[in-house]
Amino acid sequence: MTARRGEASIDVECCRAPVCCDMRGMLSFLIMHILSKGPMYGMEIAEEIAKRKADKPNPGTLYPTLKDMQKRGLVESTKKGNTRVYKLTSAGRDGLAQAKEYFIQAYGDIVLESM
Amino acid sequence: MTARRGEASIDVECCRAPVCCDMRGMLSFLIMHILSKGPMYGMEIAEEIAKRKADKPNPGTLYPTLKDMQKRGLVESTKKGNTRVYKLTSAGRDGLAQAKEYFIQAYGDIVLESM
DNA sequence: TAGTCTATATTGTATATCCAATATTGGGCA
DNA sequence: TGCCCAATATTGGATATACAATATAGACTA
Repeated sequence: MTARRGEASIDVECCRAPVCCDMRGMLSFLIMHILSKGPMYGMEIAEEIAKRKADKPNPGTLYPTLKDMQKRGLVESTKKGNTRVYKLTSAGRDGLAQAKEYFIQAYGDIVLESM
Repeated sequence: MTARRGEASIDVECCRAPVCCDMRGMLSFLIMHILSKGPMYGMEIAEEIAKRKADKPNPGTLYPTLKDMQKRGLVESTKKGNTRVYKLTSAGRDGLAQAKEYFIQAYGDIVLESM
C-alpha cells in the first residue's frame, strides 16, 4: 500500500489499516472474490481492493500475484490494447467456493457478532 | 500447521485449508479475538485456532507471535506453574475493536453474502 | 512524429506468518 | 529421587504478501 498509516493516497471513505495487527495476507483470495463479480483488468482490481483496504496495492505486489495465480490456473487473461483483462477460470471458481467455506469457518463469527 | 493438506492432525469436524489460496496471515488478529473471550494459555489458544483453521499452529509460529504481541503491549502474561496465561491489555482491546472494523470493511460482504 | 499518460511489468528488499526440529522447564507419579 | 509428559521456548529456513523504484508498452494528442 502506498500510504499505509495516515496519509491519504486515494479518496476512500473507510477506516484505515489497524496499527495493532498487520493484516497482510489473503490477497489472492480477495482477488478471486473480486473477479467473481466479473472480468477486470489489473488497475481496476487494484481500485476494488483500495475500496476495501483503504489503500491501493503496489504494482510490485499486484502483478506478480496475478501472474502466479494465472500460472496456477486460477485466472486467465487476454491482452486488450494497453490493458490485460483477467477472469476467473472454472478451477478458480471452485477454489474460491472452497476458500470461502474455510474463511467463514475461521473468521465468520467475527463478522456476524458485529452485526 | 502440522498436517496442512489432507492428513489429519487433531479431531476437527470442519473443512481444511483451501488449495487455491494460502490464507496465511492475521494470526495476531485471531489471537486477540480469541483472548477477548477470556484469558488463556498458549496451548489453549492453539486449540482454539485449530477449531477454526482445522490445524494447530506450530509452536515455532505461536510462541514468537505471543512474545511479540506482549512486546507491543497488546497482551500481558503471568506464569502459572508450567503454563503462561495470556490476557488482552486495554490497548489490545482498543486495537482489536479497530482491527475488526477494518476487517469487516475489507471482508465482511464475503461472509454476509454466504448466509 | 514527439510527448505524455496510464497500465503493465520487474527488481530488490522487508516482514509476518508458517513449519520442522530441538531444547528447556515444571508437575505428577512410581 | 528419577522419569515421563505437557507446555513453553528457540533456531533455522521457507514463502506470500508488502513497498519503493524503475522500466517498458500502447494509446491519445498536439
